[in-house]
Amino acid sequence: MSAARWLVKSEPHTYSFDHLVRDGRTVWDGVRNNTAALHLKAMRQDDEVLFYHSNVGMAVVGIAEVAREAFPDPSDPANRFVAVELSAVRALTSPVTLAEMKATPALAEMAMLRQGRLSVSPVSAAEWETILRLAGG
DNA sequence: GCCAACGTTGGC
DNA sequence: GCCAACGTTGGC
Repeated sequence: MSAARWLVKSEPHTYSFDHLVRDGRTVWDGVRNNTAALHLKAMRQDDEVLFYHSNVGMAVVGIAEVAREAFPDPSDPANRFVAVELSAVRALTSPVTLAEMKATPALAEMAMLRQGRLSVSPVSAAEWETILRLAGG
């Protein structure tokens, strides 16, 4: 069974992909949306994750992977939400911008495009390949 | 800075 | 259980 694929958003001011590369690995906490939390819970070890910079950059900039499956979010006092750990895999050769993604028919059904505010979303195998192709491999 | 799209909260 | 008010995210 092959690994699943996801996309996570982060504002580069808050936590950039470069920061993840420096850290090697990080706790992905602070998600406070039920739909996003469901996706976090569905993540499995070694699933692949696109790392998207929201607001500034507005592009997929790198690839990460799931280093630890869902556990109670240490930043949530109510203990309702979960976190995962992500580790850096590599930066994309060239970032894939939101504008490019919107202009690509093969990505029209992508969860992150259909529901803009969702901070953790699934990516199909075909969408993954399309984005990597746009990134220059 | 504005606003659309969602989620959540709380009064009833 | 409905819905108005409010808060947040994130593109523009």
